[in-house]
Amino acid sequence: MGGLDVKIWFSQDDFKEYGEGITGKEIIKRDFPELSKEVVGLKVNNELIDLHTPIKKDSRIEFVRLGDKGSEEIYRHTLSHVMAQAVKRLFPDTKLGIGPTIENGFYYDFDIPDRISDDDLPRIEEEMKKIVDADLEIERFELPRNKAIEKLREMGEIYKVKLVEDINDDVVSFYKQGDFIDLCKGPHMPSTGWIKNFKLLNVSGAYWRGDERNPMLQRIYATAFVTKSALEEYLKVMEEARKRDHRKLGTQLDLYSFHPDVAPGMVFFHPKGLVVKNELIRVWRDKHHEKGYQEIQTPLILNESLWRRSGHWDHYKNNMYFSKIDNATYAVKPMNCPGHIIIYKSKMRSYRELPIKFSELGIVHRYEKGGVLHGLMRVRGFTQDDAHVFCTEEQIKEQIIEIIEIIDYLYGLFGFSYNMELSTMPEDHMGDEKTWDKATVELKAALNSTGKEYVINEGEGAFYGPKIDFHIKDSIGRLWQCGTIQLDFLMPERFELTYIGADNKEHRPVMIHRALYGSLERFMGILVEHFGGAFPTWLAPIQVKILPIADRHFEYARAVASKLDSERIRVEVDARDRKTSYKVREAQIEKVPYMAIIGDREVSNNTIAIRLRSGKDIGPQPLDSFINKIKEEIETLSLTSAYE
RNA sequence: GCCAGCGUAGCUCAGCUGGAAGAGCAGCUGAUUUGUAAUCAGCAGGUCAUGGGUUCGAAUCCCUUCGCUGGCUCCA
Repeated sequence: MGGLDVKIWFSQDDFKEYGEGITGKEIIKRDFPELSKEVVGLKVNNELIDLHTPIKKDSRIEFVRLGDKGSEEIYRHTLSHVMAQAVKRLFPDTKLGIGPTIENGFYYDFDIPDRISDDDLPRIEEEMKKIVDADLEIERFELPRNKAIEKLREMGEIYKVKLVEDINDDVVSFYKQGDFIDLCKGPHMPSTGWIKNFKLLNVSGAYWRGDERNPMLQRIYATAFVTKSALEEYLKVMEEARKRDHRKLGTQLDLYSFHPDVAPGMVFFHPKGLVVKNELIRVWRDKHHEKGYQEIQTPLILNESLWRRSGHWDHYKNNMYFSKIDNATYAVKPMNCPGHIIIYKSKMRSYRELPIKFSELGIVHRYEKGGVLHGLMRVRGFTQDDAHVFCTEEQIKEQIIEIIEIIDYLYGLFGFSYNMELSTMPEDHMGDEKTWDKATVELKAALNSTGKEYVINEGEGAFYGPKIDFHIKDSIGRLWQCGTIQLDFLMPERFELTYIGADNKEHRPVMIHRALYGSLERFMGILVEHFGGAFPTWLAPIQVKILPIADRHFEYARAVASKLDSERIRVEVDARDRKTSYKVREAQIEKVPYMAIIGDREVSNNTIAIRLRSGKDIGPQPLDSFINKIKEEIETLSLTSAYE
């Protein structure tokens, strides 16, 4: 340790002096031995470090106890080392890749000569437990860059060598526990005995540095939490997500199906699934009508020249489907914008018409790599709730604000909260930076005026303009990207769009591309999982299921059904020869909001006995009063039952 | 596309180290007339994803193709 003293401040007026390079571990050992079982790290001048890292200058420190903010990071990081150590014990020829912490856990990439599978995970977990039980002391040491490279070469850690070569610092740090040594910047726990709450999840392939030209390593994913209850809670949510899987529920509820042999990445909507989709469209149309949108329809297949002019040919060709007809090349549309532009250009436009808002439920096709297709969430053909607003530059801000209002309304219908992200100019882009800056400034102004928080993603915009993305949060806390608003100064330029201004001169309009659900298919998948298949009544494919007890009740049941049907309530009669309890069970599994049981009592009193899918028995209700209640529930797009 | 796992009846799955393709649910037929999460009986249903190979013999072992599932830069 150096001779110079450093002052360590524990609070405003409480400090102690130590030798330079003192570590948290030493401070605790010397002056706070009672904390040695609790503290796992330090916040030094607000930066998280572990107890192994030397402190070289006067600092203000706070102790980070297990369970405090930041401790999870340390916990998981050390576990990734423990996993690496276990894997190296079981597969000695393993070379290490990287092992970062991630949301809810961590992973480590290995180059293992043997192929491992999920079946190997229990063995690895066992080995990890041994390392934890041994409570190995963790040590940190530093080496000059060239020495570090030399050492890693000797160890045969070729990937680590590459990592160090890319690091600019003169000195790099290593961590050691038992006979395991790894290049690492930390932070790490004091020893391996602390980290008991983890579970290995799965094995997968992952390219070195995510580049498909690099060798593929084997990645092991794991989850870990500081407390046992948090780990169990997380595993429960994962289990819940599995149960709600929209692919499973889609088959069970007879909503849609997939037939990859005839149409990979495409959806077949069954009658009940289409009811849901059409309801989504209905509320969407109503809102757009209210906001002055005009719905249009443009062709699915358009000539190559259009796509060249729009820039898709240069920037989006790899995702497009093509077809040759009469010696000309046509492309299946991956986006609707060029079609909308054609309609805009079909006649002269005046400033008095602006903003022009064209909406279209356009069916678009985008080629996606086979491996990424996933139920309704990632498909090759889908319905986009697209719209393009053609307006003047002065109108941009108010138009963006209006779109955010519509989004707020639509997402609210399903009980989603959401957050917003602004993405700026990507590397592959059209147009000059000045135009991009102007567009970005406009979007920021609109976002700021909503008073809501948003995040900025540098370089994530579309090739023709910056954008705002909307992420919704579902009922089990997962985030989904849905809506998007994209500002575009370039397409109007390319297509030489004009309007005649009050000065009788030609001007260039601005285009705003926007989708709110994003993809109707995907949004529906999200809804299925969000509601676990139990749609609110207005969305439910069948809203009332009538369950007559015996044959003699069929006539009355059918009369009730036809009455409900005439009130535009979606109703089904279960006239099968089964016991009532059986019919109730089936309706329950189908998650029909209302069951109407009909027996002798109901027939003679002109009532129906209502049971909710929650299991609640409401008992006999006069038919008219039921109709009034449910109609109101449907018309107000209520998320909850009128009887609960 | 790449890595790993998987593909048996409409659905969920069993089928061991190779030796006659099974169950439950759903469907159909009949009995039963049922009061809030599964009435009983019978019948029917399969080129074991595909093509090839090993073998006296393959759902099972090996290879090909197709498909599905989980992943494929939250950087030491």
